[in-house]
Amino acid sequence: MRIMHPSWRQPTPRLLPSEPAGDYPRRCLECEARPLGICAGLDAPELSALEKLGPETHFARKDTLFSEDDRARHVFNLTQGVARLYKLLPDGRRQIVGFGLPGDFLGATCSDRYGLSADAVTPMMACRFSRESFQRFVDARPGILRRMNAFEVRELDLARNHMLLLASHSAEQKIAMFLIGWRDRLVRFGEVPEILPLPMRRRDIADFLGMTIETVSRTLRRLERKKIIANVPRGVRLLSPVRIEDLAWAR
Amino acid sequence: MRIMHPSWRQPTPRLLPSEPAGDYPRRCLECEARPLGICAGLDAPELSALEKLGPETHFARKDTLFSEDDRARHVFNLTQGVARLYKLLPDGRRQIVGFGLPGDFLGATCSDRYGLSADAVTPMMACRFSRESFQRFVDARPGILRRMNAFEVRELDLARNHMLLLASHSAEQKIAMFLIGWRDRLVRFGEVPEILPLPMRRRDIADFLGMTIETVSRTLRRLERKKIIANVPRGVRLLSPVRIEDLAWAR
DNA sequence: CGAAGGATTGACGCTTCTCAAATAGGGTGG
DNA sequence: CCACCCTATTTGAGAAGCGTCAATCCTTCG
Repeated sequence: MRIMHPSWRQPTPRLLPSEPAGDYPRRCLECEARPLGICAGLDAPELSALEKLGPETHFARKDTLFSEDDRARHVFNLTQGVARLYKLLPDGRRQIVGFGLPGDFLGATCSDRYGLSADAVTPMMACRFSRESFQRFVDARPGILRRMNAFEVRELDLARNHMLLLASHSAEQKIAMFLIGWRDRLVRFGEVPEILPLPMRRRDIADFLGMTIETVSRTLRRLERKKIIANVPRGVRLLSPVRIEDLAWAR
Repeated sequence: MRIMHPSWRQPTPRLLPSEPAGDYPRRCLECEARPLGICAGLDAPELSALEKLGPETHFARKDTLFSEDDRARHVFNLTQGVARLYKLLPDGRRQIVGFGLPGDFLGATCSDRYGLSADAVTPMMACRFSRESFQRFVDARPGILRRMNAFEVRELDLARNHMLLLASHSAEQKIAMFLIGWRDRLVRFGEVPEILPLPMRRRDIADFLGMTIETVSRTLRRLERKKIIANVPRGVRLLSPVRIEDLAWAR
């Protein structure tokens, strides 16, 4: 297991960055997130053009990348850490519509304003580009446009799968689907960890699954009593992946 | 009001097609859905190239456009009628993830298989293109790729707004958000109708909102008793749009 | 006109939300 | 290194809303 743990600092790409706050010149060729992101197909000259487009920026926990309805000035390429994508409702509720991981492209919008808000769940690194200059960069290279298209379609599929989760009627099924889905996303960053890291808080999980923190807590406890999972400080140990998948898909 | 009603057959673009079953040669220049679709930016020569790519096909109520996990051989441009996009769960439940309207582009996928199923809610017309030939057409014209990108981002926003709905805890709020959202989508097809057409069945609404048909029925009834809406055969009359929006957004 | 499917209505039980309190954990400063 | 505070999490008891099952009514189409 490589993802959670002190050894979080070695794996590729990192869920937790090691650099302190500030902007950094980037070396795209060495970027651990590149194979997972929209930059994967670019050649060396294109990468060095991209490097000049904007800095790689450090975000501390809770730092805001952008807010819903703000003018959309930048787009972001997440390289390290975990982001939270959410919408706020007038009644004060917050619906988390997804978590961003290294390789994810954030800030795309079809109007001139952001359609959602994003902030940092963990310390984070992201390449920040001004929207216009990134637009110019892309316009000159249809290849990256195709790749962005594929990314949007994948995001759309993730979003629709999350609808299935939100429409589930049992709390156990929601938690099970969440754990499975989260594990499957993390698999891309290394082998399947025996302990599944959950860097987000209970509040985040609740706002993601459309339930209360109390029910999240009780449900995780119930699964533990059933010996399906074991709760550990910042994650869960999946004792019986088979039974979790049964819960997630069966009625 | 132009959308629902016998006069459904005149408006542009049509929610209900008048042609009988079969394939038709297309005249993109006269297409009522074109301004709303990805073809909007194309010039006359490009349109006539597109016309040669595949026929405009008629679909009867309940006809399948494509099914989840099938090989993705075609993409579709919906020109008339309403489609249902859904995923089936192992337990037999069906989650409707969206409704397709004229101008919508259906069948995009990032793998070689469809990520969801689509069939016709009403009689429908759609341009059907083979995936490869459409791919070639697009590759030669980066403009349409940009437009497709914008469409995907808009779909993503729709999907995320639907997450807000699904995570709502009250049935009244779900129904209210659904009616508002559906009305706002139909506004693009003409002026705001005084009667909001609901061409889909109660079962469809229930599967879209993540509730049971009984609760859908009861909730619509309750809103009627509160004089906020009036139920009519295949739609609802919005008696107090203001109070519906209050329900949709306030707690 | 009749049958079949869709929609409505009713009664009841269960799950989750709500409110409230206790406990654990993380970070700071002495 | 420890004590303290603030926040996150867990746990409990009670209530309300929605799902379930079942019966009736309505619509549509042959």
